[in-house]
Amino acid sequence: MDDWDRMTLATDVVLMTVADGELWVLLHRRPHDPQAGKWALPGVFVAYPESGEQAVLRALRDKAGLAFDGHLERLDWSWEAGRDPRGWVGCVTYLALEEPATLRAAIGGAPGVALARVAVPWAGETGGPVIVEISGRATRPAFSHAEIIAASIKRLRGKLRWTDIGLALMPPTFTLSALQRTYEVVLGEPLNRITFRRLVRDSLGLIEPTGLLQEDVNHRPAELFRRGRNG
Amino acid sequence: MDDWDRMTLATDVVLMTVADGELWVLLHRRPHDPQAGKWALPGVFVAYPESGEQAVLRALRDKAGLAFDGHLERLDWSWEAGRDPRGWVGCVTYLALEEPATLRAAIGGAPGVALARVAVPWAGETGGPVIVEISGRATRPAFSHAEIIAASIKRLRGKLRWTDIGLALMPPTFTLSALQRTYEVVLGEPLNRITFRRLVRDSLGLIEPTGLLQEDVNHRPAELFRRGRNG
DNA sequence: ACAATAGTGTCTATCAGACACTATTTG
DNA sequence: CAAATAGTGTCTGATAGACACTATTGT
Repeated sequence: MDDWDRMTLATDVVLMTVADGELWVLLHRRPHDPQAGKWALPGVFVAYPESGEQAVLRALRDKAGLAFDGHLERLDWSWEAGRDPRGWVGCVTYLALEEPATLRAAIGGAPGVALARVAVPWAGETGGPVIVEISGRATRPAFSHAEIIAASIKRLRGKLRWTDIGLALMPPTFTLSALQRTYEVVLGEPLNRITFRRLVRDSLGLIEPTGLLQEDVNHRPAELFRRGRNG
Repeated sequence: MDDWDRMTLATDVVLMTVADGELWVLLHRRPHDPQAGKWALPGVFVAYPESGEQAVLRALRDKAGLAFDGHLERLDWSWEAGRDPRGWVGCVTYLALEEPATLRAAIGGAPGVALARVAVPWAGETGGPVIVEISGRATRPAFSHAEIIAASIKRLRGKLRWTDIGLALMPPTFTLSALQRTYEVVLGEPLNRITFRRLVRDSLGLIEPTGLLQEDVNHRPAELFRRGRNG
């Protein structure tokens, strides 16, 4: 086997959430070269024999102080000769989703860690560049991380209608209106209220009623739901 | 970089075609250990700085004597500690599609190379095991190659309705009936004739009429089409 | 009573699929 | 003319979306 070339494997994780009608992604400020000082996706090299998922959890812990426990899926991988002068480097990217309250509480005010707002100027699954803002200021993330974030949104939009992936962005209980708002933020377009409710409630087992009602709202309280058997 | 573990990267390619109402996949008989004598997907180790696609073309040339020129896309990637005693090995799989006449002519009667029939006992994109037959005899391919073939069919079925991928299985000119039969073989279910024609002809630019008619058929000859601008 | 949002019954426009028909070739 | 497949006009059933309405809370 020693006569074969060997690759070093790196990971990057796009941890996204939806809050306040916006999409957010977790970035950290790189403390070391290359690209020290720039905002980047958390990532580490994979250390044999750990799995990619384990490497991602390690990255979130080491780079952002986060004990992640939400949705995690492999997004893409690439390797290209000549991109890195240090040799043959491959990169696996992961998409992670978390509910905003948990995420904000977990990162707290940790220095060098931020939730960046992501503006998506394209509709549907067209693809294209995205705008990343930290504290209202447009930022160009390190390496090609902006493209990776864009790819994550494309994947998320593609799976939203056909899978239960959207529930990974919701707190333990939620109203149908809140669920619809989250879907609309991800998709970047308004959805028909009646159709949305029909589809969600007809997907048997996706969500189930808790029997509880919203509280502390100055209008008719909505019914609260939680993830169902198949959600 | 030397303090990081490094991975050897292998490729496997699933080259499929549709002919005689059946799905076929290219296999070769492994001349060396491990698993010498078993039928397997063509594959090689990736030699830096070549790309995965280049490695696949090399595999098809070296293992099957084939100068491949058709549709080629990346299918999946996996690596797992402890699976290979020789160390850290990753494997990228590719899906390749070719029109049957070209493929049969290219491989001719080359020894140790065969087109294996694939029977798919599951409907839609359910997934599950497939049955691989060489010369009418059920065969268990080397390693986990049967699973990789099953994954290819799942991908192919998933993309058939939404992309132009099905055209990669057609000769330069073809009738709408022949195209529909190919779709039906891949999907494993009959399609509505009128709906199929409507969808295909309304996808502007997918296919275009040649103005020619079928010849040497003992019934009304059908119009011949070719891939269009967007096909 | 009014504002605000939740939730629903019913109509309509769209479209995939079914049917029935015509068209064109060989034998 | 019969057989075989190509190709099409029209009806129908399912469903996404629009509209209009009722329901329930706080102020």
